[in-house]
Amino acid sequence: MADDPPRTRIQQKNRAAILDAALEVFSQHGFRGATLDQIASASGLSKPNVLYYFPSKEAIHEALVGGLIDTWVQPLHDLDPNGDPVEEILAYVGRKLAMSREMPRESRLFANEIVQGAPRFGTEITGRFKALVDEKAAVIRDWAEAGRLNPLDPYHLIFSIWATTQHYADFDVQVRGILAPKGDEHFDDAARFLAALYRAGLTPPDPR
Amino acid sequence: MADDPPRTRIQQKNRAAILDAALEVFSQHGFRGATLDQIASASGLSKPNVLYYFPSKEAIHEALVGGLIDTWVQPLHDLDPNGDPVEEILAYVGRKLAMSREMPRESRLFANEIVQGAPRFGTEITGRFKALVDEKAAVIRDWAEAGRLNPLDPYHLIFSIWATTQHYADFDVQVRGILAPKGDEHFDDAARFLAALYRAGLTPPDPR
DNA sequence: GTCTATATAAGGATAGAC
DNA sequence: GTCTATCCTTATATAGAC
Repeated sequence: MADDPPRTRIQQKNRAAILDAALEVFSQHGFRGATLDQIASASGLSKPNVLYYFPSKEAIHEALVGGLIDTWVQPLHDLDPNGDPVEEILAYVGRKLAMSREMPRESRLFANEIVQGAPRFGTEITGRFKALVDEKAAVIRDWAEAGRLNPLDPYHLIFSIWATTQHYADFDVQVRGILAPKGDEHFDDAARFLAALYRAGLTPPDPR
Repeated sequence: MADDPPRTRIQQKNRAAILDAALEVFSQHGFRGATLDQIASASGLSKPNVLYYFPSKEAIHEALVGGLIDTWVQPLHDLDPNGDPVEEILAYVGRKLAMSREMPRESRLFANEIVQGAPRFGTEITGRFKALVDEKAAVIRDWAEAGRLNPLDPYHLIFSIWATTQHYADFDVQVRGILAPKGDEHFDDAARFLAALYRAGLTPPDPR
């Protein structure tokens, strides 16, 4: 997974340019829809030159996904079992929504892959990904059992948070087609909405 | 939009077989990733024979999308302004989740298209689609202003319902990778979770 | 390291026999 | 209506000069 880093500055710069261009192209067109021509022209290099840095189109895609997956699960990783349950989950929602705002291309890269059955994800989902979700779901379950959280299925809670937050990146054209925002203001409205929805859903019933 | 229906039984049968095969292939691989070879072999016809019924790959895709879009928005269309606000919205959530369970290929067909920027959707989104959403958002806003619903942004409420329900179709491999259900039982858990979340979020604060 | 030229394969679409 | 054979474009990847 961790290749030897390239030696010269030029190599680093070109590799980075290729990966940035590839993120743009793969996230917009999917793996199959993306062409090396598009990646080459977006990176400012010639097509054979791109293939000098990466052996194949698939290798570029792998390098992208491999480099991003850790970033992608970081918000869930940061869910603190020692924090206040409702506030911790609301903060998680906030981090995920911020990622949709700041890294929409990465979100669509993953979405493209998963919608199409994750043919290039190998054991990532059932491996460390599932392990992290299981761990955090157990934390949420314990919170609920201690009466500090309205008892909700922790797995479906996590799914709903992924769905609602990633929606603003993955279905961006639909959201913008309906709201017609000038810039990113609608993310602030989304943040308020999601905070209100999840606060109401998560706050445990008052035992009095 | 409404082509003349084919005349003979054989034509109807073959057209239907092609559209069903195309739904399977387009939803799994996206427009670009799908090939006429795959569609032909899945429909049991030869490639030229497929092109006898439809003039091009794009025409097959158009016929599919055009035929499905009305079905797709029906659940929102059925939201009744004269019903009980909370129950109406919960019923809408239920209808959308049922569609993800029963029509996952259709959901992924749309998801593929929208994630990639809806290049073949034309004015559907900003046209009648947006008009319907605007209409129903106004209904929800009125309910909230009458104090019959916890005041939440109606647009983001609708987005969240789309996101949470379609997630079970669009991200099916991820959901199954984490839950490892034998069949569709997890949809019942999802239904219970979403009902609880939205009931808590939508019920207006008791004015006493 | 980067380019031009090209090999090779896949895929959309058509021609024409039956 | 359906098939075989084929055209032609696009796209991945490589060869080899510079």
